[in-house]
Amino acid sequence: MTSTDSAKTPYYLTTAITYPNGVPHIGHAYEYIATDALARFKRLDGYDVMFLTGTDEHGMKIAQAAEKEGVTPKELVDRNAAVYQEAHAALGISYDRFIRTTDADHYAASQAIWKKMEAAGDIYLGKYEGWYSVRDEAYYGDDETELREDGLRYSKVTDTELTWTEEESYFFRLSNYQEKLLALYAEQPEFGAPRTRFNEVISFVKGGLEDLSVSRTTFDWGVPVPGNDKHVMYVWVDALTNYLTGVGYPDESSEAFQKYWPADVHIIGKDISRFHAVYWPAFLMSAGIELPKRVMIHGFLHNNGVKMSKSLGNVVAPADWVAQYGLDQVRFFLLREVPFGADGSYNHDAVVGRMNADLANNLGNLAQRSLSMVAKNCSGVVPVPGAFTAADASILAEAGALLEHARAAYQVQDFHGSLERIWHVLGDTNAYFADQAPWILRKTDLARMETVLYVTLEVLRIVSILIQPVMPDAAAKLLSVLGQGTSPDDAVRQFAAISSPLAAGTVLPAPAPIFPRYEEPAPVEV
RNA sequence: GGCGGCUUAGCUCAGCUGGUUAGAGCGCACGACUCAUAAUCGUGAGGUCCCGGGAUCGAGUCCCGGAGCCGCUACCA
Repeated sequence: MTSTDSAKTPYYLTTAITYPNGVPHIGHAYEYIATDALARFKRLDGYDVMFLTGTDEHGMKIAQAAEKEGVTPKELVDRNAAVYQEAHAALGISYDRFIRTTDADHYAASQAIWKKMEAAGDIYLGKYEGWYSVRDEAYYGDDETELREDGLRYSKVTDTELTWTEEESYFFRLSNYQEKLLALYAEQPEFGAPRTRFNEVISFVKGGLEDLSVSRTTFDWGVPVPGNDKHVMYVWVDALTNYLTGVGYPDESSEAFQKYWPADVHIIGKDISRFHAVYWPAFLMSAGIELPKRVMIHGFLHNNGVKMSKSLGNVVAPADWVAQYGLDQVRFFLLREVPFGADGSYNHDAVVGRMNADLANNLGNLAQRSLSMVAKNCSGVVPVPGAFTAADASILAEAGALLEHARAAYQVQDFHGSLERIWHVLGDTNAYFADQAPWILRKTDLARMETVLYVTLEVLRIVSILIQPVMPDAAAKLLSVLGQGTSPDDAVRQFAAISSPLAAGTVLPAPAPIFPRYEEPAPVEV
């Protein structure tokens, strides 16, 4: 992990940057945690990982909110960015940089890519026209407006009167990129995922592309357009460019840029797939910059099947969940319960079910029952195994195959699939343990008992190493009670160590339960 | 309106190029065991595979039609 980084394969991944105009909810946590698990997985697998996350701080809404509060936009975003940084910390997100689009280097990067696109002939000055609400200071698309009986047009969203307005704006020649984008999608079918979402993107592009308005003059809280200070860049040029800023752009010869760009994967929500899978590659093509390898689109989490919304009051704050269930439990639940890419649903019973059935029972109890037998019957030392029987070899083979399966799963961000397979093996191991009945062998065949316990511990060792990305703290505790190092950086905890079997004679500390069952709090008397 | 997806056990879902008694997890019932976090193991109950046609020796798995749910997109002059 020190000076050998140059020999490692780089891996660059990002979350979307969050617009910090509210408080973090479980949906934000979901994206951060998934991306974090992938980052940790790659580090453990020997990659030189760059993990970028952050906040998208420009735009009219921020400017308006600041004005309403009587603070400067910068003061507002300083405060709100801190809230998101705290959320990252509370969720154990192991990012390498938390980028803010108000960072100085981001202005330089945004203006640099703008100039590249301009030099390519893809930026021109035109007029942006549309239905504008003076009160909202916003344009609305045709589908967001309605003509009423008084002959005036209103916003269906905010119920304000609209006027047809023309404003000077710079445009990006997105219309020139339809064929190039379709060629990209055809040549690189893994560029967007999951397939159903990617197909929607492709279908959108096939429907024809119009040039994109990329500047505004109605507010000034943004990155100034080079050479025309009346304009600030409009949201997406600025926001998307964060992925370049994070690795040193515009200095394309910098070590970071050379090493990490193009990004291996952008993890995003389904609401912004178009911006990442259409506009972003078009911008990069225009600027002559390599394209990211993949855009992974995740779904939304619903509260008991109902969309989260402030008005319904069913928004879950990540901190509340962490306080109630524990961080590792929340991380595990989110990644195990819903296939990444699909929408998912959560409720208290579902979380408790995972906590108790998967964590406390299948994994925690397996560790506890085997480790306490070792403590009581093997002097607390990993026993020497005898020759393996077919049953031993079978379960060891299952565990031994988990790493390759996990690699394939994480390659396509199938966290759910990896965890499912791991727990399937744990299920088989519980059956193996019951079938071998070491508590009977204790009285009849000590050597055989030792072999069974060794095999069980070996499965637990492999599983513990593999679940580190999802549950860093709990996995660390498990590895400690298995005598496997003391720090996340220890060689025995890396994926490379999976193929080196548990060493007999390893002294084990006294076992202690690691995954507590969730017990409902006693009802409060009123 | 156009395009696409989904509809399989109480719940959440697997079922690739069609082939003997349709699967998993959870839940439920019964039994076993006692090493272990009232954990674990075994057995079982439970399904018109949305509906209706069709081609096939044979379809949950293909074709046509329909219903419901969902997504993307267009239009609403």
